[in-house]
Amino acid sequence: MFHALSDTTRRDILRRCVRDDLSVSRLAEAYPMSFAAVQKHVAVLERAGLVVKQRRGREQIVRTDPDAVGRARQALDELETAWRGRVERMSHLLAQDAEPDAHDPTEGQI
Amino acid sequence: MFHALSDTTRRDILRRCVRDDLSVSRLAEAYPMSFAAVQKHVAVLERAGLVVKQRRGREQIVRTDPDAVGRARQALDELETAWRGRVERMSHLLAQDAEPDAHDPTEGQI
DNA sequence: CTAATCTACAACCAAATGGTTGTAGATGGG
DNA sequence: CCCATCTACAACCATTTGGTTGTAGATTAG
Repeated sequence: MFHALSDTTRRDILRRCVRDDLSVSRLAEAYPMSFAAVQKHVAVLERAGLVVKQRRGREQIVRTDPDAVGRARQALDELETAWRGRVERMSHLLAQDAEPDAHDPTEGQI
Repeated sequence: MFHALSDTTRRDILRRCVRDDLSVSRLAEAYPMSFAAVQKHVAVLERAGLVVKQRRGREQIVRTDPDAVGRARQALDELETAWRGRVERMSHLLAQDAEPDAHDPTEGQI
């Protein structure tokens, strides 16, 4: 999934499809590359579950899956939270070390 | 930056460094690949600003940058929010269409 | 000082990636 | 029915990527 997000064109496709539902050929018009290339990008996004294709006549409409984007976001959210939590714990430990009744043998070490 | 996150090993390195500050060689012990390979992964994370290296004696300590992770998270957060907002607007439009005094010529179309 | 450790970086290689063109299968319009 | 449009997919190519080994520079331990 992060792999799918790692390409500029694919992130842009995602952004466009958030605004409007677009067919693959409509999307392809927006980029300086072949239709087949855009189609491959959409396929990558689809395999990652970030996007869903839905037939409408002879067109294939591309829609972003908000839940999938949400899951990716949440993964990073947890990373960030874990880090903040760690800083919190470290501050706590430092506070403990500073307690007046501490009889830590390493106390004298600057 | 998403590119840096697109590799499993790099995401794992990030997770490990969130828990502890680790030297490059310590990190390398954890993976079935050469030291140089891990070093390259760290370099990629560093170029993406996700991680910072800090000299300690002859070791190089790797620390995650929580702000960078936060920025990536926020980018996805905005994507998700944009999508939810769009659904909101669509619901609103549908509600307007359903208003009793509507004199829409397409009203009779099933 | 010498040896051991940790790091940096270059050169190289196989595989994946992003792009191309070409061909063929559905679908709708006239 | 026939044609134009939209899509899918295969084959191919250049570049990037993730990995290797080897060499060399710092820094600490003895």
